[in-house]
Amino acid sequence: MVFQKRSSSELEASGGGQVAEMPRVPKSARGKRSVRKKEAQNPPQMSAFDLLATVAGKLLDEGVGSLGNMSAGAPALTACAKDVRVKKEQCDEEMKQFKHEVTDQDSCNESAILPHIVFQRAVNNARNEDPKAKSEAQDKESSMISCTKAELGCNFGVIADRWSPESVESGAFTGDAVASLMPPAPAGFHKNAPEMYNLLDSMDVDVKPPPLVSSDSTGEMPLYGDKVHRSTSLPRVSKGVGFFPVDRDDDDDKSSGCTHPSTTTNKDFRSNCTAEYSRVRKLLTSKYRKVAPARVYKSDLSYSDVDRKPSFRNKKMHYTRQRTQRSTFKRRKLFDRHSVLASEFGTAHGKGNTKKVTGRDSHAVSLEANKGTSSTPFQKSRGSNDCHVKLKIKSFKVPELLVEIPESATVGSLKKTVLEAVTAILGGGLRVGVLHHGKKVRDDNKTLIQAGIGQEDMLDNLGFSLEPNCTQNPQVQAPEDISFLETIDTAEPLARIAPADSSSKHGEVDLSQEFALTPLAMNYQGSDHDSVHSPGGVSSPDKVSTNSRALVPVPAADPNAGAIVPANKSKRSPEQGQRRIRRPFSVAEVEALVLAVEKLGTGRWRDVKLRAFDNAKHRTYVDLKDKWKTLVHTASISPQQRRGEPVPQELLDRVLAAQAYWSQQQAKLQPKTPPLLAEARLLT
DNA sequence: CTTAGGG
DNA sequence: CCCTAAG
Repeated sequence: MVFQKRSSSELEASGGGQVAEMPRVPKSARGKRSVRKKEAQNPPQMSAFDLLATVAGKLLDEGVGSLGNMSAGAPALTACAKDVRVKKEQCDEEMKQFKHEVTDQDSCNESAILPHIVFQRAVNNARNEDPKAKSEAQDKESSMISCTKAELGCNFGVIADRWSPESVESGAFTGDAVASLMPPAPAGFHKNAPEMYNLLDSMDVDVKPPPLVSSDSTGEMPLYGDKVHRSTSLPRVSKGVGFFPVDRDDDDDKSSGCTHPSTTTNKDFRSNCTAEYSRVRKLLTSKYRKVAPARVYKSDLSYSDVDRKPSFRNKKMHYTRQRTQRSTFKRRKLFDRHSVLASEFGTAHGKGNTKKVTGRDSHAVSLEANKGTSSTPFQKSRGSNDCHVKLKIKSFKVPELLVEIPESATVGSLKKTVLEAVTAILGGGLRVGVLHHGKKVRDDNKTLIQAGIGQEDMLDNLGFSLEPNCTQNPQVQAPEDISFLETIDTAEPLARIAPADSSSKHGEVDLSQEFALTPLAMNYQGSDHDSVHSPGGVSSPDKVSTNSRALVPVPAADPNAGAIVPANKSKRSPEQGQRRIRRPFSVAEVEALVLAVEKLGTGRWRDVKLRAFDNAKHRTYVDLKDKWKTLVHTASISPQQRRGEPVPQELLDRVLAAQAYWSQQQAKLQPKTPPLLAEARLLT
């Protein structure tokens, strides 16, 4: 069996840009290099495990290296796009000419571009466009976009070929984008498309610091939502004590906001935001409702676009905070909505953070063997005597990377950003999954034959996936966890291998850790992803902030959080106007609210907000007011009619009591001179 | 910007 | 949650 893998040299090897450290990737592996051809021959009897090992080895060996070389450069993508159209004959020919290196960036002949990075924006933008990538080379960005589109199309096509129809089982797919994305494809394509789409969609890498590292307790819980809460058995504050978040002035919210700690990998990457920023971002993240850094700072003019309502008139320092908060809200409202994920995870936007990469669930990289009419993923070479099967894996694609970067950023920065995103995903090591007819082959000891993988399969029904090796994080559920995979798998065959799971787990884990560390911070604050700052004491804000932009794989959408909402909803105008994601109040939040209202009354929502939810950026005083309204209503209806997370009756009773009390107080005040009698009557 | 209410 | 009228 021969695995032929070629690294894309054409990619302007990240050489151009600052290459972020790619752990596990030998430097030598980076940098531009000629197309390489690797072949490994394995007897057909080799077990699936061997196959995996082989692939994995290749990947780590050079595949990753290749990734390191990846560049967002349009040329590479273009080439890729072209690849789609490469005819089989050409491919064959190509095989023979393996050595030939694609040096011409505009050249699209080389079909062997290995690692592909799909920019999420491409998905969005490509939807209604022709997959053909025209190299609008001059404009790097546009070029990149178009190329990406092409690439997408290409990959989809490949995927289609790769995965059998049955592999698509789930319905999660929104499909809206697929059809358009896909180039005219053979039947079955659509069927498969969904998976691919999901896969792609499922991955967002957020540059922000991983919650895990960042001790920021304020990671937004909503994203992982209640689930996290419950799953982690977070301690709930039963009494008012400890409920109120400590007012921390270091609140990230602050205008400076630049102190977001970023935890990991990333180096400081701060580019100045430019007016163009929003535009770029839109392009990049159009798919998400909220991409925006939840925290944009008022000082951040770059977001001007976003702030349609320049309402940030900073007043007295005193109010700075409040204002900021408001600003934040506004921004969120206008801008953030587009990228729920990003903001939710929100972390490292830090200082003028301009670059963001969001990765969602799938850490896994889907590896696809290209094949099919246009390109030949696996080249079966029977030439040789025996039963060796030869297959060529043309590319490993990162499911989806959302990259956000200001236009003012340099190309090098872009490269670096992408690299970081990829690194974050792959840094932990890779695992390879084998898909046969869309189903994951889990038994590593089976021989290919036993697994039913025949020659034909090599060509048509075999797929590979790259999965992040999450062993690093003990808490993270290992991808190996079949059961877990199973769960998700059902829905997304492709994804199954994928990381989405693991990543989501990541998120949960992370949160739990944080909570564990900072029980007090657990309250609603905890749910504030926006806040990057670490909650009292737990975090080490700045240390991280230095490395702004750690890439953080964003956990898969949390069902509870509902945050990740249909990123796919293409319908919505990506621009703004998205409704904020719904974030049910947790019991803890309710309690805090009740407590505050008991103390302050029902007409001082701003104060309530400040007092009890100052750290929960996503809760505006209006939200609190509304919540109170619903609480009062909830308290007045029968428990059977209540929905959502049940609120302890005790709290509801307090709600009614407080409501009654304050209503009365208000009534008293209303009539300038509340007659004692009236009062007495009421009390009665 | 806050409140208060309706949607 | 959103939107808006009022203050």
